[in-house]
Amino acid sequence: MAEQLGSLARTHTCGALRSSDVGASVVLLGWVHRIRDLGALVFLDVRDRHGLTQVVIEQNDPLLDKAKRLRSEFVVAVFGTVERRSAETVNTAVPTGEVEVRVSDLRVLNEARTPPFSIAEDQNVSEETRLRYRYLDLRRPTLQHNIGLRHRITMALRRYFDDQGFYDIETPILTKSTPEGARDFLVPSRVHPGEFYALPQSPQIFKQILMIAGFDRYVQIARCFRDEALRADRQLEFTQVDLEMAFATPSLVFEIVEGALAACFGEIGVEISRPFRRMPYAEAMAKYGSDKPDLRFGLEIQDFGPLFTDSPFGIFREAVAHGGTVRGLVIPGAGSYSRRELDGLVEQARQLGAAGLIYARHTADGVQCSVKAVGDESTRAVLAQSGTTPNDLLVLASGAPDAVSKLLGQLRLQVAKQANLIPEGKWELLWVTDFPLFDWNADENRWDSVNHPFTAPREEDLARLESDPGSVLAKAYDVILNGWELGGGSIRIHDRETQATVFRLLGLSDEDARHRFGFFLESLEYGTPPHGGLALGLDRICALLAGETSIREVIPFPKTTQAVDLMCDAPSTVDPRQLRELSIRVTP
RNA sequence: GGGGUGGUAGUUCAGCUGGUUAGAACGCCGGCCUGUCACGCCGGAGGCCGCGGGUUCGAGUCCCGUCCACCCCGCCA
Repeated sequence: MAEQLGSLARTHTCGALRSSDVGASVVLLGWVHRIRDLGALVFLDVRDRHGLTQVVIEQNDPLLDKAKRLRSEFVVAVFGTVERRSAETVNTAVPTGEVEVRVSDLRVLNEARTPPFSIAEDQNVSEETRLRYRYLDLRRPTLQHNIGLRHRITMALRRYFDDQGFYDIETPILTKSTPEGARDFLVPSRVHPGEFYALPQSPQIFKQILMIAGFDRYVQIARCFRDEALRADRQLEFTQVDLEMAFATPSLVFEIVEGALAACFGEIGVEISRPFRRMPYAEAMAKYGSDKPDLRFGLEIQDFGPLFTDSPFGIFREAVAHGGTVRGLVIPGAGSYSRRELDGLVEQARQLGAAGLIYARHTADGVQCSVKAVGDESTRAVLAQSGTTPNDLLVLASGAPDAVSKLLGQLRLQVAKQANLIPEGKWELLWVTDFPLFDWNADENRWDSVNHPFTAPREEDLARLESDPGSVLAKAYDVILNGWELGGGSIRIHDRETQATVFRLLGLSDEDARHRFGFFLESLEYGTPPHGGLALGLDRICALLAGETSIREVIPFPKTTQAVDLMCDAPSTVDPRQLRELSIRVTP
């Protein structure tokens, strides 16, 4: 039977008591972490989020029987006196280990069922069970730490942006659907049958309008919603640190964002060097086969096209002759791979979509290439140019430059992981810049925005906007940490004319544009300052700084890869009356 | 939508080429124990082997389907 808390207040948290508190009368409130019942003597560890304190109940104490009936995770109030532990019984593993509390009263504020997994023991539990009992998982040290870190990072960001003169401004959660980009989450309107709000994929248009409205510097820790497949680094709803500045240049955005990230790193005691490295998109794609290269390790992709213009090996020769190329990377330490390991590597490349993977290496009596037709001379040349030592293995693939690099880029990541080539505790930050503005969409016979339709072209490329859109680069930039995209942004189009041209290239008629963004286009005509900004993925920042590989570990209540909340069982069916009220009928 | 890994006690796992009564550790329950701190010792309970079908004299094990969790591709302006 639970006893009452009444007006009882704790005097100390369970992590607070030190030898300087010896003699004090204290009240501790917390959970029973562990009980050590020695028969005539019971030790009780009482826990809260601040720590653990040992409580002693000795023989002859009328509370002994009560203490023996305690179980894990009961909620208790402990009254007692702080005593110094004898030298032999000090526990150096916990900060409160020099003292213990001799009990004078003990109240059970609540009992607890035996939890499905232990809070006190640091054991692996399947994610399914953890998510089902998230309130228990959250009690465990890892999530207690991660959620605490997330709080500190959030607060550091708020302090930083306040110091930099940013206003924190909220934007609507119920807003207008814009068919570009990710799938929208729709919210039916009861008042307007058949009409829907959309949840924001990002506050993009609102923050631009805030610049037009004269708010200079805006920041928001904004929840965003995208109805797309989930991944370790993607949830249906996620949090952006969304910012925008009037009169912004790319270098101003870089400076502000680098400062913000430095503030985040400060919370884990790491000083990062600034300015960050910068790399054009084209170089990232060519050397790493990715627009978010992981620079913690080498294994850069190299181009060997010119070596194979006259190759006796038809596949390479033809590739180079038809606008393709031959690229490869050196895998350190793989020179001694067995036939089985080599076959495994080739199979791995096939799984990634490669037509084939060719390898070459030095041998005791010369050189070896998996395709004889390449010839010893070419093999020697390519091994020499690539810097392959007798220890290493060179792998090669041919095809369209971007496709080859993308393939090798994925192989690069897999190989690095398998061969343990990724150093721990390294932080490689960089800016990827100069993205193309458009992508050709062959299916729809039009251009697509690489970023979003409000991204400004580089000034030097403006003249080619209509004549050669594919060659136009954007004032867009992503910030990358250890191969994760932490954020992205751009300088925006601020004149009506350029915006209209871009919409036209995207295949949007004036009427379409007016229907979707009419209010926004109109706002551009009322004195829009040049502006730009960026959004950082807060979940990703927290995950990386917490040393986690999934953002679920820094989100209190995440969803599974099937988009289900296992704790509250959402989504779920609703009462038919609710649907009727919304004029919605569900078809089977 | 596609590919991969996994699903056996409350939890984490083992269970070989199909063959007695499906095991271990931790947890849980009971007992003993005055300085433990992952307390120790003794004893005990606990299983729809994810679910459905099939092959077989016999299925945790093989086959097909399906559900769930995780990873990747597609998707994520």
